[in-house]
Amino acid sequence: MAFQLLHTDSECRARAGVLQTAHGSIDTPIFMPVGTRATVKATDNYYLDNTIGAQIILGNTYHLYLRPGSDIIESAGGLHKFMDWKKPILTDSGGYQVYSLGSMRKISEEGVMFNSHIDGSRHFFTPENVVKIQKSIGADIIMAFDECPPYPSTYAYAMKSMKLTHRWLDRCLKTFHEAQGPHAYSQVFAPIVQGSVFKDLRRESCAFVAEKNSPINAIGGLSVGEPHDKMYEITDQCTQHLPLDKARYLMGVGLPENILECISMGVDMFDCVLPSRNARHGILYTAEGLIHIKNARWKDDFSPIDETSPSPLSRNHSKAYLRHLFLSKEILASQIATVHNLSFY
RNA sequence: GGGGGUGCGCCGGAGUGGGAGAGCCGGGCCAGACUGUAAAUCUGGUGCUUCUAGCUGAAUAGGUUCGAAUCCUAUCACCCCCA
Repeated sequence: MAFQLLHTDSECRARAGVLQTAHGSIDTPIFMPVGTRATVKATDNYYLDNTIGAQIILGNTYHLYLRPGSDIIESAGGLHKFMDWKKPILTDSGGYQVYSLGSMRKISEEGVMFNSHIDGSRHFFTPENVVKIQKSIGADIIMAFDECPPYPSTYAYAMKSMKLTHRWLDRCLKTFHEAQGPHAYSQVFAPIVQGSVFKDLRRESCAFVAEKNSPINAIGGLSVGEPHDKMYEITDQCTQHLPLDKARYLMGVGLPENILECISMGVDMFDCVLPSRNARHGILYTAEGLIHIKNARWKDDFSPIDETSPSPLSRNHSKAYLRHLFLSKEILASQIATVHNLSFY
């Protein structure tokens, strides 16, 4: 598996590249729809593949480990077979859940003790078992187990947290190289830069992460409530200190404008729950801005789909088509949301 | 045919038996929020108006009273029991 940088823009730092994985190649910059529990909500694999044209999707270690359980997924032949998705899959490590389920866990040097949000049962995640779970699930891209500090965090806490993430990173890598997974194909490991909104910490973390020589370096700990300016500032700083010949993955971002802005800073990969979550609630991101498809004004003057429109994408752009979708099935909103996100590129 | 009961706002429920309510709890609806998904979740609104306030309002029409969602009469609708 490798990342190949094909072109860098002459006006800004935007890049185009290709990422090779065992389940196919990915053109970057790429937006990766999030399928936490082995499904991208509000759509299905057919539309995900054919209409949206997703080249890779995400799964989540935390959720899949709890339900249905990583052993079940492994016995089904891996996540690809379990969910019948033949293209690449990236699994998040559960590090973000350590942050988002803050009230239900305890962090120690060894790992994270947490209570299941489903039944309250106790579980323990360590860098070692999180990597093993991701190996057994069969992810093409395995994320490091990190701690995502909240915003705002004090400098002292951000530094302590970053150092812990670094120590965990070394443990993750050791397990990644030594542990034998059930899958024959190659899997790649991606480390995560932390350091909250502190530039010197981010610089230190970038250097630490870059040393690992992974094809993908991730930027974590952003889009957790900090102002956009801060997010841009830190993203910019990270892309300046991460290797040029490796892919940069900005985790959890985001809004269409965030994505465009960060592409111009040299980010190659994005994921975000926003398009699929919002689509479920009838909110679409389009080239013309946000549309609340459930609003009365969209329901009122329905006109049928324009079959004569030459391209699927321009058909998708027509308001009539959106209204048609609303009337046929609100669920379909998600495809449009993601299609429109992709059309920004 | 006889007897009993119940009727309020888009819907359902609780509550109220002369000093009150444009109230309560659900739902629906309307609007907003959501950034590595504890998210079919969360927040606000939901009679009218000239909106820091005022007006109309408790099935319908009357009556009693200083005052009625509440008491009385008639009508209408629905439910239960008897025949």
